[in-house]
Amino acid sequence: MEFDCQTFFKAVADPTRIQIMKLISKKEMCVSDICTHFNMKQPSISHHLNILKNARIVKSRKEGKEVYYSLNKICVSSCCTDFMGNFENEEKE
Amino acid sequence: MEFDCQTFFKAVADPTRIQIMKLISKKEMCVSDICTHFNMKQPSISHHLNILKNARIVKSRKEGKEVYYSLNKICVSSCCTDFMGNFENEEKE
DNA sequence: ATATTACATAGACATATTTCTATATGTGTT
DNA sequence: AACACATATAGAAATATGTCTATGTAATAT
Repeated sequence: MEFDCQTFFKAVADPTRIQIMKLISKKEMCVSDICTHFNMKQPSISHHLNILKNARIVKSRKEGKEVYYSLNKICVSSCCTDFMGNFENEEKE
Repeated sequence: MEFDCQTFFKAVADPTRIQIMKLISKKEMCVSDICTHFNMKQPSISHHLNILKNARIVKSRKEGKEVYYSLNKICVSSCCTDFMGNFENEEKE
C-alpha cells in the first residue's frame, strides 16, 4: 500500500507553510488575518494556502466575504504516522 | 523549543529520496547497490544521499572502497513525532 | 607507479518553486 | 447599479532544485 507522502511532504517542506499551519492550528483564521503575520503579499499567502489545501492539510469555510482556514489535524497526524510506519524498527525476533 | 523541521521535510519532499529511505531501511547498502534500483546516474544518487545525510536521516560508514548508508530511524521517528506535537489535538478541558 | 573500482564534487542546464504586480471574481453595502 | 472589500487567479521574474557530464579523490590490486 503506497502511501502518497509526496504531496504531503512537498506541502510541508516550506517554512511559510509550516508557520501557517502552526498559526491556524490554534483557531481558524481568515486570509487577511493570516497575512498580518507575514511579510508577504496576500496572493502569496493564498498560493500557500492552496498548496496546503490540495494536500488536504487545511480545510476552508466561506463566511460572507471571508474564507476561514483551519488545520486538518487528522491529516497531519495520519500522514506522519503512516510515513513512520514505513521505517518501523523491527523488533528483534 | 523550535524544532527544525525545515531541513528534515525538505529532505523528505522528494520521491527518489523517500525510495532510498525505504530501500536502506531494511539493510544498509553501498552507493552502487542503491544505484541499481534507480534510473539515475551515480552522482545524482550521491547528491540525494548527501541531502539525506545533512538532514541526519541517514548515517554512513566507510568500508574499503565502499560507503554503506543506513537509515537513522530514530531521526525519522523523532522528527515526525516532534512535528505532530506542534499540532496536538487539545483535549477538551 | 599505474590501473581500476567506488564514490564525491563541480559546473551546466532544464525544470520547479516562490514571490511579486495586475487583474478577476464574489459578497455585501449604499 | 455602483462601489468597496476579501480572496483568487494569471503571468512574469528571480531563485532553488534535480539531473547530467566531466573530473577529482581514496582504496585496492597488479
